[in-house]
Amino acid sequence: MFIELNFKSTIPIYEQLKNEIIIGIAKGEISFGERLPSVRQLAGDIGINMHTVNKAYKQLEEEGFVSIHRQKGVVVNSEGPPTADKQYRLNLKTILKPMIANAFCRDIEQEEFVKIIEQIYVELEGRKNE
Amino acid sequence: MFIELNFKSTIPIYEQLKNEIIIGIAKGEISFGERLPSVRQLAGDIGINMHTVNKAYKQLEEEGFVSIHRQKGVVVNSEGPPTADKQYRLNLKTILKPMIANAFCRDIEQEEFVKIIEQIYVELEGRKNE
Amino acid sequence: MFIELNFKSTIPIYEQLKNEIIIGIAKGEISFGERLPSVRQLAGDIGINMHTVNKAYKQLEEEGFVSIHRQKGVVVNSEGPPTADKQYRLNLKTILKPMIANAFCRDIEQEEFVKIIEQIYVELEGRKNE
Amino acid sequence: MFIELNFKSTIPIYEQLKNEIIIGIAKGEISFGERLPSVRQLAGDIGINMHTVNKAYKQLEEEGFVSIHRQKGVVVNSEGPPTADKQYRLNLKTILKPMIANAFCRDIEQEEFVKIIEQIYVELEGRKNE
DNA sequence: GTGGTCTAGACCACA
DNA sequence: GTGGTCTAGACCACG
Repeated sequence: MFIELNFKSTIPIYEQLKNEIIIGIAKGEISFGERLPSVRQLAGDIGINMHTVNKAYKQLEEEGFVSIHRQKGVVVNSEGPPTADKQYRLNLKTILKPMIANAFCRDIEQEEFVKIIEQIYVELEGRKNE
Repeated sequence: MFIELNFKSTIPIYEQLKNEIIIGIAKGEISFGERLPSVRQLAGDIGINMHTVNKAYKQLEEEGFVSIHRQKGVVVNSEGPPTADKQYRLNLKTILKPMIANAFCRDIEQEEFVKIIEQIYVELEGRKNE
Repeated sequence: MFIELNFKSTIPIYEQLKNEIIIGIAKGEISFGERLPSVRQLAGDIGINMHTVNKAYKQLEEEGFVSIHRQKGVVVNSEGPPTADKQYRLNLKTILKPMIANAFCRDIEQEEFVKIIEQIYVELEGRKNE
Repeated sequence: MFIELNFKSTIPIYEQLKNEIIIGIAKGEISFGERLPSVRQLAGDIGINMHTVNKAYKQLEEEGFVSIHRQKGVVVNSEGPPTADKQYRLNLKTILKPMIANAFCRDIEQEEFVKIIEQIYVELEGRKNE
């Protein structure tokens, strides 16, 4: 898995890192039960601070993606995060709404937006069967 | 147009305000050429800092949604923001990807996600004909 | 509210701090809606690092005791943390069991243990009516 | 006696092991004078590190629950650990206080808390007469 | 060797 | 002035 970070972005590094890992899990590039690199190793590899990696890992644990063992390190949960509930869907909609409103003002119609979604789903599922 | 702000949210107030206005424009609740409330008035109505409203307005201007005139005040552009270009689409995809990956891990399949998108489009377009 | 920390204890400082604040809330010494000292101020007062205070505050937020606003600071929630559910009670029992087993081996009978519990409840409620 | 360990818990394994043994002693499942399994055997049975078992045993010895003899192995003391003194009671209260404050904030009143304590005492004493 | 904790000090976004 | 983020480097508990 390649991890690309944009240090100029306003999105916090730990957030970007989280996102990359979640994408990796969704794609199946990181298998259930697999160990993620140790906090210090990953930090060294990417060239960021240990604590930044730690923050990303901790939040992934909170959201149910991984389990952190003091000795074994960080392991991808086999069950994964809890299935989406009403609250999650509502939240998702709240975040999507202004994004879509913006896109809509820029002449991106429903068909095109849906096509983008489909593309991303293909990208995620595509590599899952490798 | 109702403006609802969540002061407990981690999303900055000016960002939420921007979003609400963009949604209003997309819905057609705010017509092209229409004047938005003055910085002072809106800040007073919502009970937030003037600087915050100002920041939202300035960014809306930068993105092409409104024009700020010294005398006329803040006016919704008739042409609207520039049509989405490659860069915009790429950016959109970059933001959507981790969101979808996350949803996917929580068992939201493509069909459901698309349905949510469609719902939002309906909500935006629906009131446009009022 | 006095905050006493034991720097020699194996219990992490942020944990002790959390405990002291929770006791303060339970006693009613800290009222709902009241602001806690800023991260830096409390850190300075106690003579510990800012990040340690921050960790305590963040965990109190997660557990529903307080809300953290970027500008207003940290405020005690009026609703407080979620009412105890089955999981919480089960957990409580799991933690208490070895403690009681240990006390029992040291000849602390049920009556005495209950008396200690009652004493603590009195201490908590006592000052609430001041 | 069944020993159940939760490897995902933040509570150290040796601590959990200690707790389980103390509960066993309190229940009377492990009789005074009885030999505990050897370090090597217990470690093998549960599938944990020998050092971990060793640490648990050593601490149990320090606290007066068992005696470790080079030849006889680890034996449960007939007198048991020293009767609770003032210091022990004070310590117990210090640990219980934040737990109770927390439970109190979650609407667990004195009566219910006491009932939980009583339940645990029953569980411990119940099997003692088997 | 792993994560957990703590410190010290810096810069930034927000309002 | 508030919390948020990030860095750097230290010591410790665990197994």
